[in-house]
Amino acid sequence: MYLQKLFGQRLKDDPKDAEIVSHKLLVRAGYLRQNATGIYSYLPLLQRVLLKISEIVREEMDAIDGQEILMPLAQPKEMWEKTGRYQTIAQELLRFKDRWDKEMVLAMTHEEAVSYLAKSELISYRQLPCMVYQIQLKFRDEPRCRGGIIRVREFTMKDGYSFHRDEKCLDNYYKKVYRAYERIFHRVGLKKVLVVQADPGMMGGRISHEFMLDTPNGEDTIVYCPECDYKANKEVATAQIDGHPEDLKELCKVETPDKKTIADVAAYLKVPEYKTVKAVFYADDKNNVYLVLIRGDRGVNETRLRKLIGSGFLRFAEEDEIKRFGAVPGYASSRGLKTGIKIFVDRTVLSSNNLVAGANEQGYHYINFNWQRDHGLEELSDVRIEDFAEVEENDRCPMCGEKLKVTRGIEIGNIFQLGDKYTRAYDVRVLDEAGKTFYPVMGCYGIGIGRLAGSVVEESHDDNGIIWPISISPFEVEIIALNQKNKDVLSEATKIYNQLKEDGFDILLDDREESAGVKFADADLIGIPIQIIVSEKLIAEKKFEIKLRSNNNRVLIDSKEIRTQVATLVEREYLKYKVEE
RNA sequence: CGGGGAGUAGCGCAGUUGGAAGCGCACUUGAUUUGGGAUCAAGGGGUCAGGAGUUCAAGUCUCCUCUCCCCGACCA
Repeated sequence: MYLQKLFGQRLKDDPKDAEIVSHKLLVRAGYLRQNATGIYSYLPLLQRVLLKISEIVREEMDAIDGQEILMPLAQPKEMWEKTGRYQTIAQELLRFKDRWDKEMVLAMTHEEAVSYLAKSELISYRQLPCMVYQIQLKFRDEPRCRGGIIRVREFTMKDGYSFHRDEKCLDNYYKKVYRAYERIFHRVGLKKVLVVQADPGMMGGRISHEFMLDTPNGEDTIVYCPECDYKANKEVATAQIDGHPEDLKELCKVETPDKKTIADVAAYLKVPEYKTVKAVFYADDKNNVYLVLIRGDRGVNETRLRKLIGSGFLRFAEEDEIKRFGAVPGYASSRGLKTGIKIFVDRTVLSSNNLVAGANEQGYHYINFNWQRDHGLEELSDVRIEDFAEVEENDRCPMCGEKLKVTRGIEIGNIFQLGDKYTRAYDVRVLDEAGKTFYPVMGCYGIGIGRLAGSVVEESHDDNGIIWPISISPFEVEIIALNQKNKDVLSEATKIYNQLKEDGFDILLDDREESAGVKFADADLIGIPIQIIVSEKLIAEKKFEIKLRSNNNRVLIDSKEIRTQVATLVEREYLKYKVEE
């Protein structure tokens, strides 16, 4: 490719709507353009990167017996009604009508479509286990996009789906995919990848892991233990949270006029927030009301709470729902409530003593509230003691008790064990040896291709621009021909360009009549790992200069040696991203 | 959906009290330059987001609408 003709301009200024470095660099270097919120065009440079990533993913999926297929993006709503997700997924699922007024959706994932296929294609246990995958568009109508290519609405995803005789077989295959993912992320050049326990969310199922790039720009919060293997998305993380035990004092009602928030009450009574109890009222999709008690300095992990309650949906309760049980908003606790409300108490409330809690009376709180003694409930049948406090740094690891750390991550891949949720919904029945039917269990496995490209840039760049790992670089080598006015320079550059193309390399030739500085700057910005410089001076000495983008090392190479030297260098670069067998 | 900000040339921006739409970069042509974002000269490029209104006169004032960004809610 000749740079003169490359479709896509480079820009000198950062785009004003870009915040994170990968977004800025991809736009400035001519890889990415925006069409609408979260909707982008990929210019030739980025498309080449995405194709190379896709090819690596394809190789690794094929290596674990995946079979590539392609399923539709536009689907009839009936497909989604079968699994109930037409209703349970709110607005992320884009709905529209076709010309016959038929209701359709743009698929945001393909469990429905693959189950529909499985119903017609899977008949016998002899066909199992099997895995099909695709590299295809998804549309998710995100409430808020961010980070350029990191969080978008329309994106290319590799999604794979496996079918198994039983959970054990699924679990074995799950581990295989896990290892395939590690290989993929190594091959595309990502270094700081953490695998964390995750919430299956709307996908359903029990077990799931997320592959995270560890970066301050990440939008997920990861809790991990430096001493053992514990790593979890904050949404599902648990911890041993230190209490503040002391000798019990006498329960006492005190006046707290107009002090409704934890911060106000704590300040007014001159106690730290961890000496208070927070009461939060939630309601589920069936309008059951829940009182949730937690220590005042802690947040409720709603993902965990949802799971404990067993409802995919949770909202804050309305004021009249709260009052129905005799609670006074702003001054609420369990004491003095009518029966019928379900109560969840976080263990932090039990491990501390002499707390400030609401008195269910306008303008009053208790001091020296101790749950075991003072909960005030006649019967505890509707009370559950659980762990659902949001984990914070320095809480203790649930596995080993050491202090936990917190970091941020970009989710670049995920794997789920789905059980038989979808095969049952689609009535996918398979015959076993005895001729009896069973529902296969499923796994599903995703990797965001574009997000992966963005993540690599996020991790691999410097002040001058992108530094691509050669395994996914749009070109392997860029030839920079300085001073176009000298005919020898361009002809020499073109000659070596043709030779290296013949040798099978992806080459970009900067054939523009620009000054040296412009060319060097653009080359660094675009980020191709190996640069070959051709100039008048070098031609006179019968030399080329090779510069490595990753470390700025420069060497002079004899003209006759250039082909073998480039071959060696390219091979050496690839070695960095090779997976040990 | 709530809060905040923005929309003027391809990109980044200025535009005062309402009085002839500008600057830098990029682009085209010519000349001089050519190892780290050159210089000079001459050019091309505008639905000032859109609509309605006020006014002799609107990029500028009023109202409405749209779009984009950030924080939050939400989310695989």
